[in-house]
Parts: sequence; C-alpha cells; structure tokens
Amino acid sequence: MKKSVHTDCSSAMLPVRDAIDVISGKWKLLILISISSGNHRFTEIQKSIPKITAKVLSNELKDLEQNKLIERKIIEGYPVMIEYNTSSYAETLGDVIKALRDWGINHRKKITGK
Amino acid sequence: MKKSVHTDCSSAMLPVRDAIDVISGKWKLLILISISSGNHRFTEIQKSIPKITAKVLSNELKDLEQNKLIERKIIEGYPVMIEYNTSSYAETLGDVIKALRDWGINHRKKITGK
DNA sequence: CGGAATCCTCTACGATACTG
DNA sequence: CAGTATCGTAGAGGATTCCG
Repeated sequence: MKKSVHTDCSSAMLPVRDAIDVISGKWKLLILISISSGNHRFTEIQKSIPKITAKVLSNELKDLEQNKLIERKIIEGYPVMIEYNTSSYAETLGDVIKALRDWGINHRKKITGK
Repeated sequence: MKKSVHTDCSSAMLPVRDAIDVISGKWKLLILISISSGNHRFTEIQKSIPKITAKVLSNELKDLEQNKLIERKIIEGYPVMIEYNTSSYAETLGDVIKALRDWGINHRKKITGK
C-alpha cells in the first residue's frame, strides 16, 4: 500500500465543509442575527439588513427553514401575518457567530490600523 | 425624529459581515486547515482538498496572502520551490474554525440521525 | 513543479415590477 | 404585508491546455 505524499486532513476539513455548506453566503448568519435580535416579520428583517432584496431574503428564509434553523408561523387574521423565529437548534450556532464577530472586530482593527 | 420600526442590530451584524467577507467561499478555511496540517507545497495542498482545481487554489492563495493569512516563500534551487505557511495572524482564526468544526460535527449527527 | 491562459457554466445575487 | 415573477449580471468555480 502506497503512502500518500500529502498530509491527510480530511477529518478536520469535513465538518468545516459541512458547516460552510449550511451557512454559506453573505446573508444567512445576518438573517439569524436579525431575527434573534427581535425582528420577526419579513419586512422588519428586510429593513434591518442593508441591501438585501425581497427575493434574496425570501430564498434564504426558505433555506434556513429547510435546515431547521428558523420556524415560519402563520398568524391568522386580517391580514394574515407571518412570523419568523429562530429555532432552539439555531442557538447551537451561537459559538460560531460569536467567534466570527470577535474575529471580525479584531480584523477591522487590524486593517483600519485601529 | 422618527423611531424605526425594526430592531437595529447593525452593530451585531457588522463584524460578522466583515469576517464573512474575508473567509467566504468554499475554500479559504479548508486551505488554511490543510496548510496548518502540514501541507506546504502547492501540489500537496491541491491533493489534500478534494475537487479543488489549480486555478481556484491559485486564486485563493493570492487572496489569503493579501489578507496576511498566509505567507509565500520562494526557495531557490533546482527547481525553485514554493512554500506556503500560515501566518501568526491566521492563528487568530482558530476559534472560528473550531466553532465551525464543532457545529459541523453536531449538524451531521443531526441530519444523518447520528 | 507551480502555476497562467483560455473558455465555459452555473448560481448567487441584484433591480424592478407586480400580486393576493 | 409578504412575498412572486422576470430579467439581468458578476463572479465563483470548473475543464482543459499550455508554459518556464
């Protein structure tokens, strides 16, 4: 059996790849932050995130719902209202978001020269 | 002055957005993992990451170098060799990678039913 | 070996308009 | 209000070939 000439790090990469597949893109984490900050209505979320369009938001919300990270609730009435809430599962992303936020703060200091 | 009707969470989103801008895409973190796992040559790195092409790897390496996350070293000789190493600054991404890895492991358990 | 060049595809993302 | 429909674009990513 031939030894490979490079270091095998697939076991380290696989889970990271899994995570990236789910939360990749510019918007998903921002949407989760917005919802967990108190924005639960479609229009609220849209206004809270600069530059996001209705179409993109709509698609991302569907993605997040399929991945069980948010829940979509229909509130009957006139008019019908829709409410989005983060799931308890989304809370497991807390460490990821915190790590990214901390690093982002530090990185901005570094490139702007503090 | 009119109060906005949505919760303002821009201060929470901004750093996350900064971080996403730098490490976004399918490859950058995987490349960093590969290099820090012991792969320092272009071909080694390429072989260690399934499906990545030379062009994509080349572009990503340039990006990472510009963001001071890796260092490119030319080793004179016959033939000339190139060596990539992670910078000390890249180590600050450790928490991000760890958080993503942990979450990815957990997520895979969840969707595959353990 | 470590890429660059070329050409191509695909899709995330965007602008605008419209609807129940 | 909460989207959908349509059209369009840019760039990420891919396949293949070539080069010093």
